[in-house]
Amino acid sequence: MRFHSPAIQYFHAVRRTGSIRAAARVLNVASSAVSRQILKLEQEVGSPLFERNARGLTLTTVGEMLARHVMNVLQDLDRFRSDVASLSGAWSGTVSIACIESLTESVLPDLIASHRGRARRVSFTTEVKGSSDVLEALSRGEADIGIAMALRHPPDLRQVALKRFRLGAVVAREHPLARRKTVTLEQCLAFPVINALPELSIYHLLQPLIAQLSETPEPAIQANSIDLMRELAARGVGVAFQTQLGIGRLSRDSQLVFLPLDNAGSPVWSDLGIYVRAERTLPAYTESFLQELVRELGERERRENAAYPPTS
Amino acid sequence: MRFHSPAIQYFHAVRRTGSIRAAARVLNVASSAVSRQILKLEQEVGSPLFERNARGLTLTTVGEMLARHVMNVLQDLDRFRSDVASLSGAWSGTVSIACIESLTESVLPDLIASHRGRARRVSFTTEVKGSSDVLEALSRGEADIGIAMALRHPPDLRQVALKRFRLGAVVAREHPLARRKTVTLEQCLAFPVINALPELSIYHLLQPLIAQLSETPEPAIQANSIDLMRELAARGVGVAFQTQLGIGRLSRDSQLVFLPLDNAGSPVWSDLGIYVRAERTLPAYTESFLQELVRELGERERRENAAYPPTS
DNA sequence: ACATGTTGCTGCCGTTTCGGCAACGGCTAT
DNA sequence: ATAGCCGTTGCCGAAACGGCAGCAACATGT
Repeated sequence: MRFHSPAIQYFHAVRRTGSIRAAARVLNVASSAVSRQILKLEQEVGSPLFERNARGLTLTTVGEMLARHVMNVLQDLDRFRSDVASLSGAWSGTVSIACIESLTESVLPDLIASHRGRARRVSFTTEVKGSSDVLEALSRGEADIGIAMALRHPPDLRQVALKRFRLGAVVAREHPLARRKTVTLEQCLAFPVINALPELSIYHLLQPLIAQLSETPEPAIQANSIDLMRELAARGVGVAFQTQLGIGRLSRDSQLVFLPLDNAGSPVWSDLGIYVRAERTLPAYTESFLQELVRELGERERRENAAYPPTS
Repeated sequence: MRFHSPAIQYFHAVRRTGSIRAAARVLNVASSAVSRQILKLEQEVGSPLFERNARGLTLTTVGEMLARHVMNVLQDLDRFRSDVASLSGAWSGTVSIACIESLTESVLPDLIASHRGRARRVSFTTEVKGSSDVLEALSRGEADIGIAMALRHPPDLRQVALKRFRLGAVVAREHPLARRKTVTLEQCLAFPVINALPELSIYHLLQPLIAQLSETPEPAIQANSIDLMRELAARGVGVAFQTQLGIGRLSRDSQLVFLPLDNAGSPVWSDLGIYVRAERTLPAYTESFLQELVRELGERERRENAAYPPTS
């Protein structure tokens, strides 16, 4: 099913690989063929699409515009294909997800497993990144669905849903704080804490609050892995901070305790956004998974709110 | 600038004309070329795209899916072109509008004239239709912007704005009703009225209200042209019904009077919707005009509300 | 400074695709 | 029955495409 001129596909490959010869390798064609198609495109557009650096190609402004068009075309082609396929009964395709680490512990694996149980022919690609990288990958068309902290998102993305979860302290069961219902930041800072590095968005949530306190915090551990921080906390090394999403199962059958943070009487919210490219209709199988994702996160938000009512 | 496979464009032309030979004439190519491209497409998709009736071709279900994809591609190509053009300063392109008749008297001509004064290279195509035909033309990609009565719109359209205007009676200055501030439907029906035919949406607005009244209305004139109805009213033939949008200028310097309808103490609203295709980013020049259109209609809605406050 | 590897680009040439012409069978309306 | 329009199909020249080998320009490593 190849109704689009090869120039489109070649351009797309060159943009992704950043090199004509590399694109040619991916496409299984001679590099000369790719080079010529790009030159032809540039002639028809009337303006160069790439800047030729000594080491590969970079998009020009016009090139970026064309890249957007090509992405729209190819993604809509995917959707068309899936529409035709679903007409003859069988769903098949790949859902590509970019998300932050908090989802990997239970939300995403649960959802994917349950979805695959019902739709065997749908496969998944997931990539864990930082929040801004998630949005960037989405913009570049490298993923279909993005889950990230709700920062300001670029205009070519659409925020499908926004769910807020309470940020909390995570400590081992034997920790002195573990008996409490909620904790304040000050109480936590009296103990060794496991801090997020600036590449994690938790850092940007907590840093302003910590800065307000005049205390000098205990000597702390810093890390950039939610997983690592959680495991450290479980071993009693200190107090970690994250949303309950990241410790769904572990908090039940093991030694972790989640304590919602209380900042001057009000909770500390961590806003999670679900994003897709704005100029695009998703294939049916992707749309279906997306809706399950939104439903599931909404459910967790609701459950959590019931467990830790904000007005406590 | 033709980077898409000819099959795409041929398919598009065949869909619009409903015939391979007619498409070939439009495209200035031999009909055999068109036929072959369609056959090739069908082979690649793996399923027929058209039903060959004795008199031309009709889309199959798969064909309609491909049609949607092709429309998305071609329209996004337009947008890309306009983006590139606007980069070198000069806007140029064609804004295609489908709207109902009420707009033709002053709103649309005013807007187009003023817009052309600022952007000479932008040309316009406008087609006047009934409300449901407007939405249909929009769905089929035959127009960029649609203005129609706000009915239920199909999911592939997006309602950009919704403005409500008061339905009113339009009478000649010498008409007995002309001295009033507002009128009720009953008062109007005491005189000869000029009714809309069912093809106009005004009919569907008024008919339920008229049916509630037990009176037998005066022998009436029926017409399907807003313009004709207005001119008839100006000649004192009877009472016409429409929104004030249709008589903007005429009510000022001529013999027409607009009287907001009062139905059991509350106004009768006529909802005007502005629509675009949902899966699409508009070219810059179209987007610009669209925003002016929304602003202008909002302005008229505001002005009218000030002139005839709903609570009177 | 030199060799080496990589980059994009360009003649040359065989292959594939495309489009125009003419003709065919099927169908409708007169 | 006849004329007209429909979509399709051989045939053939023209245009586009892709592969191969070689080019100059540049970066890197010794």
